[in-house]
Amino acid sequence: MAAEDGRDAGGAGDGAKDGAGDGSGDGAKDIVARVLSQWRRVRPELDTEPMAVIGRLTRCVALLQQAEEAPLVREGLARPEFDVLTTLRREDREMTPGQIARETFASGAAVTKRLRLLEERGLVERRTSARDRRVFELSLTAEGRALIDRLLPDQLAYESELLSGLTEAQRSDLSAILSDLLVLLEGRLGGLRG
Amino acid sequence: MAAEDGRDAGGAGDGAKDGAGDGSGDGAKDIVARVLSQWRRVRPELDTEPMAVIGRLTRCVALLQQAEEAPLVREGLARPEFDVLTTLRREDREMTPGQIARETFASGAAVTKRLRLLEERGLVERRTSARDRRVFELSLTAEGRALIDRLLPDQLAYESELLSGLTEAQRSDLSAILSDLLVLLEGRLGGLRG
DNA sequence: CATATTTATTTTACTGGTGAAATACCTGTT
DNA sequence: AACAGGTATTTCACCAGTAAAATAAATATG
Repeated sequence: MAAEDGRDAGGAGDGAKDGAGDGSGDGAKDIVARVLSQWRRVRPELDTEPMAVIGRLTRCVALLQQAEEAPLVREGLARPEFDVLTTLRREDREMTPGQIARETFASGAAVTKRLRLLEERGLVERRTSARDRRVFELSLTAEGRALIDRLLPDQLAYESELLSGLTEAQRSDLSAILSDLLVLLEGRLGGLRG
Repeated sequence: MAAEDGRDAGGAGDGAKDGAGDGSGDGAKDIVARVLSQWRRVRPELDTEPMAVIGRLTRCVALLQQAEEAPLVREGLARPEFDVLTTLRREDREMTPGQIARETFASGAAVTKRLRLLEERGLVERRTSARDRRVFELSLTAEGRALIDRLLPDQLAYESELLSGLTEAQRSDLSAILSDLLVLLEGRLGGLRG
């Protein structure tokens, strides 16, 4: 856990501990099921369906994010820095701070800070661009690249382990539905910003 | 980029912009699909399945969280404060700061700060408990309760709207799978903390 | 019943994010 | 070529969170 997130609950007001009657899952009750049944009791006329979805989404991600960090922090990296490194690795080209910011959905200021850190640690290099002297071209150092290449398989194995309780079919359904949702949200919200 | 959350990418190192071949969704390509195909190009031997799931989860939540806030901020509330209020509302009883912290998955210190704010705004009241003078009993004021009762339907309608692009079947599948995942994660990770 | 331990909450010092302003540079227009 | 406007990045002041220490009260133990 440690450093970290704190990203809060979800749906339309969540947070809970234990299970009680719901209607969407079917095995053991999850935290959100209890929240839903509480609402059903105090405000029975509300349609809480969005909470069943969004609340669970949010809580899953909150839990995953605590968990996911484990292999990272072992290397003294936080998730946002890791994301910068993996972005550079998979794009496989020099990138500017602005591109990194857009790709990682971070603010410019945040990227500036992360880059300072990563440079100090010798994982990333910056080179002033020849044609546009406002921008910097960033690249992984050999060490940065080696770190990611070493860390990524561990990270993936760890994540795979976290999901291993779902069946293959569940994982692929989940991927597919989330992909649709993501496209919808990108369309609706992506437009509002960049 | 501008305003913003900053909640970062997902899977095992994400962040992207545009679509390219994947294998899990089927309609238009989402951001994560592009990330996956980039990895396939530079590290073809990696099994990126966890990223397909976790990356999408994380990104959906990041987008939803930006979006979700809208009705709240209109009332000058941030999500964490809203969560405190909704928790009190749906539990429908006096609660202590510690209980609120556990329910909302926040640290004690964070709750202390939020309560100070909510008290100042006259939305929450604290009463020193008779039997245990270490604790405070918190309750919504009439105003706090009215605010939540007014806000919650808007919030739910707004969230419902965000999900309206999915079919009823997709939403309920999503709920069900996430419920299973949540139970798994709670078991595995919930144990590590409280 | 005194004292050690545990539990509840707040305080403190600090960190990493944010939006807005500052800085530096490019580009298009006249 | 001068300059208005736009874009890239960093700096700034600030805020909300965190972990750990401080405070205070309950409970358990000898």
